[in-house]
Amino acid sequence: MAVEAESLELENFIPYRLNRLADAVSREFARIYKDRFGLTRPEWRLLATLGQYGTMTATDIGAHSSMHKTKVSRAVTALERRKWLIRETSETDRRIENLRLTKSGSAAYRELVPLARQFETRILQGMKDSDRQSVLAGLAALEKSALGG
Amino acid sequence: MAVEAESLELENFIPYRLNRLADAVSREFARIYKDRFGLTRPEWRLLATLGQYGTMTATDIGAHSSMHKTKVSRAVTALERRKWLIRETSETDRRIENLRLTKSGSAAYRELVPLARQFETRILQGMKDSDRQSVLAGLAALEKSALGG
DNA sequence: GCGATTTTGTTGCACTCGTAACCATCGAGA
DNA sequence: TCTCGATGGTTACGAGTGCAACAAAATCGC
Repeated sequence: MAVEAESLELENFIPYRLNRLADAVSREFARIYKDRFGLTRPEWRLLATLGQYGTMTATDIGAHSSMHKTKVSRAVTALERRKWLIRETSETDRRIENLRLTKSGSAAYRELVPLARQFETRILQGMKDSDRQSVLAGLAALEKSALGG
Repeated sequence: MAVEAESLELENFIPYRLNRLADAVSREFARIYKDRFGLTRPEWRLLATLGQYGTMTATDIGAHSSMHKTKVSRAVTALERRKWLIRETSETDRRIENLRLTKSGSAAYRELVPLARQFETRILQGMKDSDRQSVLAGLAALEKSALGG
């Protein structure tokens, strides 16, 4: 039997709790964009980023959505194959590709946004107001501490 | 440019924020057990669970630490190969294997626990008291809402 | 008892991921 | 103009993952 003083309560350990939560929430949310459109998570993120910001380069998207550049690259290829986005090589710097959603891509995005909002609402509803505030304040504090926020 | 009313602010979207946080925190924490012992995440979780609870079966560990049974199975194989745990087939039910740490396994666990505590402290320190409380209350509220908590 | 079902744990397979190496292009400086 | 380092993006490869199928053992129902 473990000696209490020397053991670690995993269920109270913040990295573990964060992981478990993110895993469960992601998995459930993924059902929405996966069932409806067969998107992967990186593809959803790419769609969401382009839907929000309009035109961006792959590097910018990676920095902004916390995805490794290979993930972005593969997601771009996938959405391009679907004809949901187009690349336009920059006139002034031919290394750069400006990405933006096509009509079909925008349509999919507009269809997903309310589902995403609804999903988030479902998580937050049923909480006390004070808990909702704790969630937001807690996430912000963790981001400030763990990311460069 | 995206129309505000129809777009989703990814950086305020809870599933995204959770994922990004968990990813960053995990990645950083993984450096500790990876650099020191070459453990993978499932292996660390297995070690931590056995260290905390003493003896368990693979199924119990999976349920308790939120790992798929194949993850557990592979982690068990890996730690067994290191001679950090032993399996003892139950006398009364020969499907079941009771797992427990060996002396070397326990030693590694005892070496990792303070590093884990220290890591968590580093995340929380520098926060205002109220923020620390928000983190704990927020995690608890999310767990209750998103897991079966 | 005895066949059907359930439970415990493992393995084959296809897919995803990050690292590192790579190609193409750009900008700075000699 | 000609390198050389930096930058944008892609790809080969090894490691990790979940699903589904599986074997072995236990339990249920008759």
